[in-house]
This record gives sequence, structure tokens and C-alpha cells, in this order.
Amino acid sequence: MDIIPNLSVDCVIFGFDSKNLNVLLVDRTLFDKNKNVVFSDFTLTGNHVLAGEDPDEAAVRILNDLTGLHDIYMEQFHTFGSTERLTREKDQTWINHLKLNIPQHVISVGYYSLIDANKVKIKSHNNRKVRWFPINLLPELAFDHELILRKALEMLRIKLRQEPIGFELLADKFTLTQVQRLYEAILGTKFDARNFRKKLAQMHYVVPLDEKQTSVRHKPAKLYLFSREVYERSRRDRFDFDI
Amino acid sequence: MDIIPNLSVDCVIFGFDSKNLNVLLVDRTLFDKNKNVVFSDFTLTGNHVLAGEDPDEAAVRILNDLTGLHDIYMEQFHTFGSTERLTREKDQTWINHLKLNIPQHVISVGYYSLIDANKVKIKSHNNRKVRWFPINLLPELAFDHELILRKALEMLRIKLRQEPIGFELLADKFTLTQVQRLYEAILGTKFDARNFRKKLAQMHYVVPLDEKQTSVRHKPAKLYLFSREVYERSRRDRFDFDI
DNA sequence: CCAAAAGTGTTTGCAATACACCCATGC
DNA sequence: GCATGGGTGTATTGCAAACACTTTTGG
Repeated sequence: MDIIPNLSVDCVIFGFDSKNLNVLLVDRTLFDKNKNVVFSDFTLTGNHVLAGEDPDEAAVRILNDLTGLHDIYMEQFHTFGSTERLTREKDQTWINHLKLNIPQHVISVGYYSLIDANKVKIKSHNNRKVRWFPINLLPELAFDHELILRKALEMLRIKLRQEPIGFELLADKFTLTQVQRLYEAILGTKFDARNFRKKLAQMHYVVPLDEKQTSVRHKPAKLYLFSREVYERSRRDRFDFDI
Repeated sequence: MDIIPNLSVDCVIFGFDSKNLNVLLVDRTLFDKNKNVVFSDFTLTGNHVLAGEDPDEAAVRILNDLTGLHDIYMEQFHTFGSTERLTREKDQTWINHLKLNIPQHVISVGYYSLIDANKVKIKSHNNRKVRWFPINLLPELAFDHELILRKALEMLRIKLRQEPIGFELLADKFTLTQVQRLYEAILGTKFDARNFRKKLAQMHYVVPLDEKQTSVRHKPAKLYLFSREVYERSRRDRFDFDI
């Protein structure tokens, strides 16, 4: 299949493990002929856009290639086109070593995706190790991937304050404390539990179930689910209202 | 100069004329051999990205080509990659008629720019008429340019609520009422003058001058200017403060 | 019975809203 | 002197923030 040579897609895959916000990264270790490590760092997952392929589809394809997951929340957040993106010495060494057929200048469309980290069980991809990293304990990153990741995080934070996308990072059924930990992890803040719950209580699309946690060694928490239908309805109502 | 064949940049040029928020559009009228009009609509201004050119630079180049202006506020807001972007019959007719060498599938990076409409005096560009249109009186648009424009406006509204970018649309010296009209035009709302001024008064980067309007047939308004220095400082202070 | 997290109300301060009249200028 | 927009203060309401103790379960 033909590719568009100067265009790629990079995916920032965010996952929440009920404690930290994590990013899924792929090991990039380069060995010389004697199997000594020349350098070792990590990359986001990305790929070319195919000829006649919408970059949105490419992003879905790339995410699915790596994780096997479908129907994942994805958001295009920025396009990176600096002419210096791939020109660092280390990056050129890597490209030459693998004989990758990459032009000097590739423009990359950035997407982030939100998944429940517990749903993903990947150990390696194309012989490269795959690992979660908490966003405040990142390893060294290849190319301009640190820039891409920081921008993704910035855009995620903005989006999170405007739309209830956080639930994409949780299991279908969740507790209110999990929601709070999630918001704290993404925004890097602490919230007061009572005030946070008061706010959630006003969001009618967070609907309580007749169900509680089991086998926890403390008072079991009520479970909730996120109703997209109720959310869309309440949003329309709001738009109808103000003029 | 070589181009990247599948990549282009489209610019949504917003201008404010102290009453409406406007977009600068370029006439696209197609004539047949007898000089009858086949169709007539408008386009945003866009162009290919050159080989080895950062799309950010391409956007600056395109804006400058059209308006002759430099140092204009520009913001990349979304990348459009649908495979159907250019496939409407009208658009294909246009492409064939002008013998434009455009592939079937072009991905376009969208930028919006903010300028004081009074600074721009363009009548035509490449033999095509150039006109301002108020955003709530748009003509029919070519390709997917309506989609692009709506997205630009949506992103502008979001940005405007977070950063004081509105001043880019005003002259260096402006009155508080002009600021209010601007915000009303962009956000499509009305504000109470007293409350609006109270809010502006808290923004120390809106600094009063010892100067008033002249030759207006009403009480002359005090003039203000936007200080980026003060804004950046106050922003840093705020970040230092919360943790 | 102890550890661990769930769950719950009230007070306080600040920010957003609503609202009406006088002022300075050009014609 | 009149039409036009400039400019100003106060009272009310709603929302965000601060804050401490009891409850339920498993081990």
C-alpha cells in the first residue's frame, strides 16, 4: 500500500490505573554489532498515513495495531511540522541504522487517546518493549516526542475542563473517589472530597447504580456509570437556554 | 520550488471592524467559454506547503501573500484530512477547469489569524475579488471551507475565554466599549457595560492612557492599550501561586 | 478491634448578575 | 438643546472553598 511520504500520525495513549495518569511508550534501544547499547530511549507510537487515508483513520489503525482495542476515544490535538523534528543526531542514527525510508521533513498529526489502563495487556510490539510511564516520571523521549506529549497533556487538561471525557479513562462502573483521583492526576491538583462530590452530584449524567464495591477491606463505595445520552441531552438543553 | 503534494494550509482570516467579526474570503466564480457564470462562491485562502517548509511558516507566507501584513497573530487550530474534502462535483469542475495539479486527497492544516480589519485594504488577489463577510452572513463556500471556518470560530471562542487574544483584532489604542463589542461579536452574546468594565478593570494589562477619542459627537471615551508584558507577568505570578 | 476508605452539611467569602441615571461632546 | 454613546455604584444571588466526624467493611 502506498504511503504519503511526508505525513505521519503520532498517538499519545493515556491510561489511568486508579492512581496515576500514564502514557504508553515504546522502547527504542539501539545496539551496535557487538550487541552493546548505543543509546536507549522511548517513542510514542506513530506511523505513516496511507495514500487515500484520512489521518483520523490512520490514528485508529495505529492505536489498534498496538493495543488491539477498538472504539477508543481519540482526539486530534495539534500538527507538528518543524523542519528540525527528526534531525537530532541520535534520531538520524536510528533512522539510518534501521534503513527506514523517511524523508528529512515529515509533518505529523498528533492524536491522544484515553483508555482504561487495566484493559491493556501489551508486553512488546515489533520486538520492542511497551510500557506505561506515569506522566511525572517520563523517560527520555525520541524525536520531538516530548514536545508532542506535553502539548497533548496541555490540550487534554483544557478539554477535561470543558467536557466530561475523563470517564473514558475509567472502567464502565466506577466510584466517585476514582473520578476524583482521575481529575487530580490529570490536572495535578487536590480536591476536597465533599466539594468534589457536590459538583458530581449536579452532573446528572453520572448515574448511581444499585451496586457497591465488593471485597474491599473498607466501607464499600457505591458504583456509578457515565451516561452519554443524559450528557448530550443536558448539553442541548443548556444551548437552547442561553442566547 | 518543490511542494509537498498532499499537504496544504488554509487560513481563516478574522477581522473586526468595530461592529462585526468578519472573515476574509476570496471569490471563486467560474465562467464558461461564453463568459456565462457556471457557479459562484467563495474560498478561504490557502496554498501548498513547500518542501522543507514548516506549515507554520507556510501559513505566515500565505497570509502575507494576500494581505501584505507581517507579525500577525496566528493560531493552528485543526488539521482536515477527510478523503472527501475535494470531491464535490463543483470543486472537481473548478480544479479541472483551472488545470490545477491537485491530488485527489490533500490534507490541510488550518490556521486562523486575527487582524484589525481597518488595516487591510485589498480588492483582489490573482484576479479574484477579496471581501470581508460578517460571520453570521456567510456566502456559499468552496470545498470543506465551511467546516474549516466553523471549527476555526469554535476554537477561537474557546481560546478567547482563556487568553486575552481579542486585542489582536483592535487598533493599538482602543476604548473599553470597543473591547465589549468585540467580545460580543465573537461570542455572540451581550454584556452589561458596568459589569464588563469591572472585569476589565481587574485585568491590569489593559492600561489606560492619558488620551481620549477626538471628533466623536458624544462624550469622548478614554483610550487604553494592551500590555503583553504586564499580561505575561501576571500569568507567571498566577502559576507560581497555585500548586 | 483496627485500618482503610466512604460518606455526609454548614459556614464564609468572592464573583457574577441585575439594574438606572448623569456626563461630555458635535451638530 | 438634543442625540449619542461614555461612564459610574450598590444590592442580591449563586458558587467555590474550607473544614471534622461517623460508617462500613475485611482482616
